Amino acid sequence: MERSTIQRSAIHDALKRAGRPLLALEVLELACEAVPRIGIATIYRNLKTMVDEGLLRQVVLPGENPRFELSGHGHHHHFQCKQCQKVYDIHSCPTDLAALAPKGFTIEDHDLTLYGRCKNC
Amino acid sequence: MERSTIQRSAIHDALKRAGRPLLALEVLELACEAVPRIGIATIYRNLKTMVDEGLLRQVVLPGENPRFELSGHGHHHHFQCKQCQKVYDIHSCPTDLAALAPKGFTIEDHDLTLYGRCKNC
DNA sequence: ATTGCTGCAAAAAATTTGCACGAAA
DNA sequence: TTTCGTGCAAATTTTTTGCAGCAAT
Repeated sequence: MERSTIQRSAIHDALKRAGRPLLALEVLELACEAVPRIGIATIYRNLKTMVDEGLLRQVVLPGENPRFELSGHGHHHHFQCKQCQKVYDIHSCPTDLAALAPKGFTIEDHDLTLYGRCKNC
Repeated sequence: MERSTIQRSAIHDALKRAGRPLLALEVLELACEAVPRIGIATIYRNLKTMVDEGLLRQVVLPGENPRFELSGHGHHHHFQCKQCQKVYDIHSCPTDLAALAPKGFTIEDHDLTLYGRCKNC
């Protein structure tokens, strides 16, 4: 079982407050507010554990370091603005994906990233 | 302008022969057959240049190092088998993606990765 | 009282850079 | 011949690991 440490809570809280996918170093920065002496190794160790538990989801974009977000808020996807590089959540989801599988393949899950221009750009 | 070196050709050829997305080290290994003294720095430098030129596409999956593939063979997506971890190309594409954009957002492009069980697993 | 988790520092892995030389134009 | 690209090694950057002490059960 996982112990409930203040470091673990601080990391969870950082991601919750941010409400968007964060880089490991961004998590460190936010978690430092609650636990000043927290180390980057603790960040990485907890992020990995929490991903394994299914508590977090890893969000990867080409050419960038991995980001992490809470997986609790349901299935969703991401949109990156080509202008400002910001990543937004998309809460709708395409419907016809099972049809894309070559025969013999079974689809259990999917990741979708949309790119374009956001409202402000 | 880019010069045409045997290293650059060897890298292009390695990706062509593989016919699937390769890790930087896999590119090195294949390119070594043609150019034994080729260095990993040359691989990284060329991969980056070729991505910038649009010749290659970077394929990223959560928790794994980036892979590279020729972008010449048209728009397509990827499927990773949860059992054997192999990545396959999918040549079909969902149709209703523009509808997923929140209002004010414009969609110009997208990436889709499917996960599941491949034919052999 | 146990045992897991943390902080620190060092190690490993992944990628980039400086520089002198060789090769493409 | 004039660059640009390469190989090599060293430097960065990103992530992981070893270990002694602290903290959660």
